[in-house]
Amino acid sequence: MRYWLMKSEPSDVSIDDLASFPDQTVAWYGVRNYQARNFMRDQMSVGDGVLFYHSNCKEPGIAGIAEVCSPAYPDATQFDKNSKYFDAKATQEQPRWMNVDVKLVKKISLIALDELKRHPELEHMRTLQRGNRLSITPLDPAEWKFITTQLVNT
DNA sequence: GCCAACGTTGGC
DNA sequence: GCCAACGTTGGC
Repeated sequence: MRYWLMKSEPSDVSIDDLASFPDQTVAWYGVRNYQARNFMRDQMSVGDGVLFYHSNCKEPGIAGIAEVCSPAYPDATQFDKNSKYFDAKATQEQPRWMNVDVKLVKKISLIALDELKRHPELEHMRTLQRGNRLSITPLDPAEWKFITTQLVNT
């Protein structure tokens, strides 16, 4: 079992959007970075823990706990000419982009980026490193444990 | 809206 | 296969 931090722009899909979806589940579409794709394709398993992170917004931070609930499969938006994620180089036979489905476990009161930065236990977290832009990053089990047991207030 | 950091593209 | 130019990310 692995642990992940996954960024979503709340103007696109917020934690409340996720809560309102059927089965409180969303396809993690739109990832167009090979490293992030490879995490989903090669390393994620059903049941992995996910921190749902709000990025590029007024209050960046961890907004909820979720879990991986499907294996990776081709991202439908790469084939959709009307989508901003359309990729002309992708074919049904040879898709370029994959995604998993992610299911809400619980919404939490936001753990702000500022607060994450305050804890020495989290100083090595990938997302907090200078210049990091990856939208999906692995978490150490210790980081997951610290956040979910010490920082979460539901 | 700015801009630093980083990934991708494409000419050579 | 190098690397300059360009595009994107995401905090501020």
